[in-house]
Amino acid sequence: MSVRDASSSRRKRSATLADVAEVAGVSASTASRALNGRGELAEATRAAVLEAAAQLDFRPSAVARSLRTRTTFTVGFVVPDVASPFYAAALKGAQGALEESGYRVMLMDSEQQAAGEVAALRTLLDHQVDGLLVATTGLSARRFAEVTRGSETPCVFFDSVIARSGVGSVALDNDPGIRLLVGHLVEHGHDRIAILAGSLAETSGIERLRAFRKAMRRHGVPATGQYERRCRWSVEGAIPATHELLDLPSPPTAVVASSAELALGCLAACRERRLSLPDDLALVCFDDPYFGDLLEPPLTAVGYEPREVGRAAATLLVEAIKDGDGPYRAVTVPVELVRRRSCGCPG
Amino acid sequence: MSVRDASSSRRKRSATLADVAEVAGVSASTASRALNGRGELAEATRAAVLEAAAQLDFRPSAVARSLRTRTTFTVGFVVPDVASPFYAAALKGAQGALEESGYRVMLMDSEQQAAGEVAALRTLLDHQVDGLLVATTGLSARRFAEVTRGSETPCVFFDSVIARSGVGSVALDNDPGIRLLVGHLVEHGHDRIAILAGSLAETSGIERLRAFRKAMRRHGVPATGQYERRCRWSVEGAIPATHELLDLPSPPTAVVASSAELALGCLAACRERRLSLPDDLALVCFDDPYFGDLLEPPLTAVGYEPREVGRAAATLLVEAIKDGDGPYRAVTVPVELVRRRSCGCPG
DNA sequence: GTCAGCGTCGCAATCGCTTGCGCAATCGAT
DNA sequence: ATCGATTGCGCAAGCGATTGCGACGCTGAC
Repeated sequence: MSVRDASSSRRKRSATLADVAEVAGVSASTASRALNGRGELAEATRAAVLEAAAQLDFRPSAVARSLRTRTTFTVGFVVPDVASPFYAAALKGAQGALEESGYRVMLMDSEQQAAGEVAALRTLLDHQVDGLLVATTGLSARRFAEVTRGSETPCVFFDSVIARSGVGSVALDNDPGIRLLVGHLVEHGHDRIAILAGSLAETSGIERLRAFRKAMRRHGVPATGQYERRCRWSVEGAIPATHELLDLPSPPTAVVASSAELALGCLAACRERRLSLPDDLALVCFDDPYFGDLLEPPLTAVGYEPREVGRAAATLLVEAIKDGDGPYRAVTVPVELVRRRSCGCPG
Repeated sequence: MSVRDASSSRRKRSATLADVAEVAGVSASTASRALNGRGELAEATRAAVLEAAAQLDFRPSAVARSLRTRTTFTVGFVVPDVASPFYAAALKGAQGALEESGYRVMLMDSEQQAAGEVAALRTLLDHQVDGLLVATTGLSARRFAEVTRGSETPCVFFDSVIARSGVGSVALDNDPGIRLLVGHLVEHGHDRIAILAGSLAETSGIERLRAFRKAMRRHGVPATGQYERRCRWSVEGAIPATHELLDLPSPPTAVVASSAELALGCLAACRERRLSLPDDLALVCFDDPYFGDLLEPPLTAVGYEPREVGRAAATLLVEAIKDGDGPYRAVTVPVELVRRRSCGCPG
C-alpha cells in the first residue's frame, strides 16, 4: 500500500525452479527434468542444473507440484482422540511406515464425535490427501460414502472399521481376546462377570461386547445384561459405571474392561471403596498398557502391539495408493494373554 | 495409453470453481468473490453462486488456493516421539487451539535425533507451512537457522527450546518444580538424593539437572555427581541407570526422576530387586502421569497440564502468524506438587 | 547433397484459484 | 440532458511446478 512497504518488499524469496533454470542457462522444463531424472538429458546439462540447484539451495514447492501432479504425498489420519495411548502409538507406527514411502501425515482429531469426523474427512479431502487412515467413531457406511462421494481417495480403517468401506482394514482380534479373558476368569471360578464395554459407537466396542456375550454363553453363564455397562472411553467414564456395578444387589466378582483406560477407571473406583483386588474383585482388560505391571495389583490383560496396527494400516494404504484398486483386504492383528495378579493369579 | 483407457477416462472429477461460475452464469472471479465474501457483489449474484456451489457440492481446492495465496493454513508439529504421553497430550492441546483458528497440523516425529528433526523441518518448509511448533532434540541455534534460512516461517518452541530462536517459546517451570521435589525429599530427611536426568540434548533435561544441583546446594547437600545419571527418555532407558545407582557403595535413599517415564523405569528396576518403596527408596518425579495414583506406591510428582503447553504454544504461534513480528515471547506453565506415597508421605 | 533418425531441449498449456485493474451501467445532482 | 461517482463484474495475469509435442542440430546412409 504505502511507499514504505514497497521499498521493503524486496524480501528474500526462496529460489524457484525458474531461477535454477536461469542460472543453469536452460529452460524451466529442462531444469525440471534434470531434477526429477525424467526424460533424456545430456549429462552436462543435468550436472549444470544440479549445481545451480545446490548453489541456490533450491527446494521445490510441494504445493505447486501437488497442484500440477494432483498428488500430495500426504495422507490423512483421523482418530477419536490422539492423546489416547493406543491412538498415539498407532500414529507412531503409521508415521514410521508412511515416512519410509515418502508420505507425510496430516492429523485430525474427531473428538469422539461423528460431526467432528465428518469435518475432518472434508478438510482432508479438500487438501487432496492421497489416502486416509481412519479409526471411525460410529459413522454409518452411508454417511461415510456421502462425505467421500466423488473422491476416489483410498481409505483404510483401523481399530474401528466401517463394514466393507474403503480399500481395507486392520482390526484387533477382538473375539479371541475377550474369549481369553473370560475363559481365564471362569478358570478362576468366577461366574458373576461384568463388562465395562466402552462406547458402542466404535466397532471395537460392539465386537468386544458381542464377544463377551458369546463367551459367557459358551461357558454356560447366562448373560442377563445386568452386568453390562456402556460408558465413554476414558478413565472418568468408567468410574461411575463401576460404582453402578458394585452397587448391584448381587455385584459381580470379576470385571473385564474393554480397554486399559476403562480398567484404570475401575481400579480408581475400587480405590475409592477401599476394595482390595483381586480378592474383592478380579479385573482384566483388553489392551496391555506399558505400565501394566507397575499398577497395584499388576494388571492381567490381552496385549498386542498398537504400533503394529498403525504400521499395518499404513502399509495397506500405500499399497492401495500405488497399485490402484485391488481386492478389499482385511488384516487382523493377534492378541496374547498376559497374566499378572489382578485376575487372581499368584504374583 | 490404450484405447480402452481413453474411453474410461471420463471419471467423475469434482467440481471446480469454473464449473460453479458457469452454472451460476458468472465469471470465475465473481464466483470466487462470492464464495469468500470479498468485494462488493449484488445480493442476487452472490445467492446464485452460493446455490450453484451447493448444487455441485463444490469444495475449493486447498492446494490451488495455497499456491495462489502463499499460505496453507497448516502448521508443522515436530516432536521427538509422538507416542510419548506428554507429546501426545501436547499435540492434542495444540490441535484444539489450531483448529479453532482454522489451522491444520502436519505431524513429524524426529525420533529423538537431530538428523530426523532437520529432515522434518525441511519437509515442512517445503510444504510451506504457515508456522512451526517444535520440541527440539538438541539442534543448535546455528543449525536451526541454517535449515530455516530464507523462510520467515514463524516458529515457537515448546518443552525443549532453542535459546531465543523463533518467535516465542513455552516451557515448564523446571527450576521451581525440581526445587519442590528435592525440598520435599529433604523434609523427609533424605540427603543421599539421586537424579535420573534423561538426555541432555533437550533443554528440559539440562534445566532439570541444573535445577537439581542448585537445589541440592541450597539445602547444603553436596552434589558430587555420583548420584547423577543420564539416560534415554524412556522406561527402558531408566532401568539400567537405576541399577547403577543402586549398586553404588553408598546408594541413594531417594531419587528424583526428570520425567514420568523415567520414574516408571526406576519403579520397574526396584521391582526386579524386590525393593519396597518408599521404605527402601523414595521416588518422586517431574510429570504427573494420569495413572499416578494407581501405581504402587502412588507416585509423588510435580504435575502440570501437558495439554496446556500445547495449547499455549499454538496460541502464541497463531498470534505470530497473524500479527507478524512482535517481541519474542516466552511463557512458562506452572507446576504443582502432588504428594502421594512414593516420597514417604502417608497414604 | 539429401534426408531419415536420433538425441536434446524449449514452447506453451495446464493444474484451480485469487486479485489488481478497468470497463459498463446505474444513480443523483446540477 | 450531462457529468462525476458509485457499484458490480469480467479480463487476464499470475502462484511454481510438470509434460506433450515439436523444433533444432547433428550424424550417417544412400
